[in-house]
Amino acid sequence: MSDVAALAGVSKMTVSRVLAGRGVAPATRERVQLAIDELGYVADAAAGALSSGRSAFAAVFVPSLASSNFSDTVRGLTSALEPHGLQLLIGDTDYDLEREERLVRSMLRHQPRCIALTGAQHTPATRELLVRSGVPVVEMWDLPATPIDAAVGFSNAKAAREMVRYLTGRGYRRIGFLGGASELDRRGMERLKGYLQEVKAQGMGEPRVVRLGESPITMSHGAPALEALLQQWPDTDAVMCVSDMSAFGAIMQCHRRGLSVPGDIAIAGFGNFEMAACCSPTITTVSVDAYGIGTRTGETLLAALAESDGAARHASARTSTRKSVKIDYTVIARESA
Amino acid sequence: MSDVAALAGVSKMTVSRVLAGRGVAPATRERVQLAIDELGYVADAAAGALSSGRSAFAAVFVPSLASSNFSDTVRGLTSALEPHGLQLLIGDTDYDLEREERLVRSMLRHQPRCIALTGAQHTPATRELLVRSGVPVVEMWDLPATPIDAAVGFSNAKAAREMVRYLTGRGYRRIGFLGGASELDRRGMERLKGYLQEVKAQGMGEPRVVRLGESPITMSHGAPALEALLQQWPDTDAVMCVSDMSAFGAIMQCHRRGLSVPGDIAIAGFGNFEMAACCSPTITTVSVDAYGIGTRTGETLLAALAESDGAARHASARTSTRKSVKIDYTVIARESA
DNA sequence: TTGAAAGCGTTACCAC
DNA sequence: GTGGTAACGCTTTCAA
Repeated sequence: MSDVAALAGVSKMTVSRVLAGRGVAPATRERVQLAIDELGYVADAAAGALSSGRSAFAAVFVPSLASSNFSDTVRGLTSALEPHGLQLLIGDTDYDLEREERLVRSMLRHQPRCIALTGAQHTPATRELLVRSGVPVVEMWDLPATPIDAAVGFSNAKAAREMVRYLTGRGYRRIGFLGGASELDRRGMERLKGYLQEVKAQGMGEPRVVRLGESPITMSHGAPALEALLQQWPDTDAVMCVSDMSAFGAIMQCHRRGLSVPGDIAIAGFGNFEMAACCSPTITTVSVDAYGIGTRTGETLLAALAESDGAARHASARTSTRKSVKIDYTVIARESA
Repeated sequence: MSDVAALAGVSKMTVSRVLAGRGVAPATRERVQLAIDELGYVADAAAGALSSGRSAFAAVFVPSLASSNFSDTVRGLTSALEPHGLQLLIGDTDYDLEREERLVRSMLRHQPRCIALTGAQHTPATRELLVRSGVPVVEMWDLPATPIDAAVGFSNAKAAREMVRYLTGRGYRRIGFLGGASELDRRGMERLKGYLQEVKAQGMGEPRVVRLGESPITMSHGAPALEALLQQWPDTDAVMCVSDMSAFGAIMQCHRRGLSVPGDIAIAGFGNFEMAACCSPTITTVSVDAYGIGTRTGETLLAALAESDGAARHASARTSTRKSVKIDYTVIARESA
């Protein structure tokens, strides 16, 4: 920066102002810009962060980057935050709360301006770290009973109940559920809960649940899960899957067995992945705007940042937003159920 | 840090050493650790980076986080770099070289220790920025004629030729190609090039190419692309798709039309996505180890870092690795072709 | 094994 | 509109 200042015949402060886009005389600004280009100068973000006391980072934690659900959410977040000069620090927790805690701990070293994480469940230490960090926090993809700060999501249980009601509305009464075996996928567990609640509420008798494979259940688990279901309850007339992935696997297995979908058995998914609209038959599913969860989360965080800036200026106390943004979902009726 | 030092009755330097895991007497170390825990102290990475002159960031640029190909590569990179304390800064270029340039420019402000990017094509300014940055650079997913520094990838054209040879080996002679319409997906263009080369080499007559939809072609373009192909060349006996995504769309369209795959028409994909093994029929494809590209890239970068550390210690000149790592691929014969 | 001082490259703050 | 100075919170370096 000194070099640039010298070449332009100004002080470092003026260079700093040019870079920040503050009030500088047009002529001066141009000279400085020329010097910057000539030297190929790139300002050091670390120095800026240290000096100003504010980084340009936002941290986000997702269970998996491999799921299009969460990569869409990350893209949405990026689209909301990048225009404000925030660089995303992405942590892939691999559905592991301990790993989430380690990642949060290491991310906090970078002093992120705000934090987004997935789900309502975290280790006590994670919660403590987040609260102590003093930055805006949004939990996504769920509506926690006791949010850390704000939340952007929906009730996975209610959404699942709606799908069961859709199926019963189409006349299906012997409805099975396919999901993952482990408890790690909290959203999946909520959907199972919703299924069980609705089956009970409608007096549909014994629930027909198959849980197979690590959570979240993958495409390839769909086939064996369907087999297990049909073996235990051969008269099943509809299957609700924890995600479109497993629904797809189940449908492909029906092809192999020569079962017609939905003629012999109806199959529904969850998430409205790209494949659901493309598969033959097209898959009936619950549509959730994953990208929108990202953008809404970004907006919520930006609002909290703006507010805390204002608060700082007015020397008032730190504001806690504690807002819950409810995300819409809809059952999309397609061919498979 | 001063607070921690005061509470532990030591100097800041000792606290710093404890955090860095350097030589500190066990008793002292324990006292300091206690103070850290008590105060919930989190070291500031920006200050550390500024002071030491080295950040803990690695930058990676991918065309899209939505593609499982690239998210797998990112996961592989993470697995290689995270254990070395490097935090990934991920840039989603959206297949846009101008956007890549902007992202590189803004990433460089964070002084990444090393950089990975996708493909061989970049704007001149991007190349210049990367070279001037002086940090190790790896280009992934391709083998550039003139790499910026090092490369980890394979020849998409050769891989495509191998698939054509596989198909002709199975007796197919009237082979079509489905791909995206735009030039942005360089890897896709290379695959098309390979197809054209092999069709010519084997004297198979007029190439049967359908290019449809933005690149990279999605699942939903597979169906209309197949229709267009069959309309123009009704006697086509095999279709090679630029990716498993479009192959899937094409296969589903065959289901709808009552065409048997591969009985009436064979269909092959590229990439060995999860769905390829799960679809009915299972999809013949070219398997590429996307995750491995990430880990190999990480290892290449780490080696370059270690070397440049050594070089610094020996006061020798900056080393340029200029290594090309060739990634294996194989045609996986499955049911669809 | 530990400590003191000097700086890293920027921005906040206050003069001019 | 511009410049000087003092931090920001660490690590490097050197000395004890």
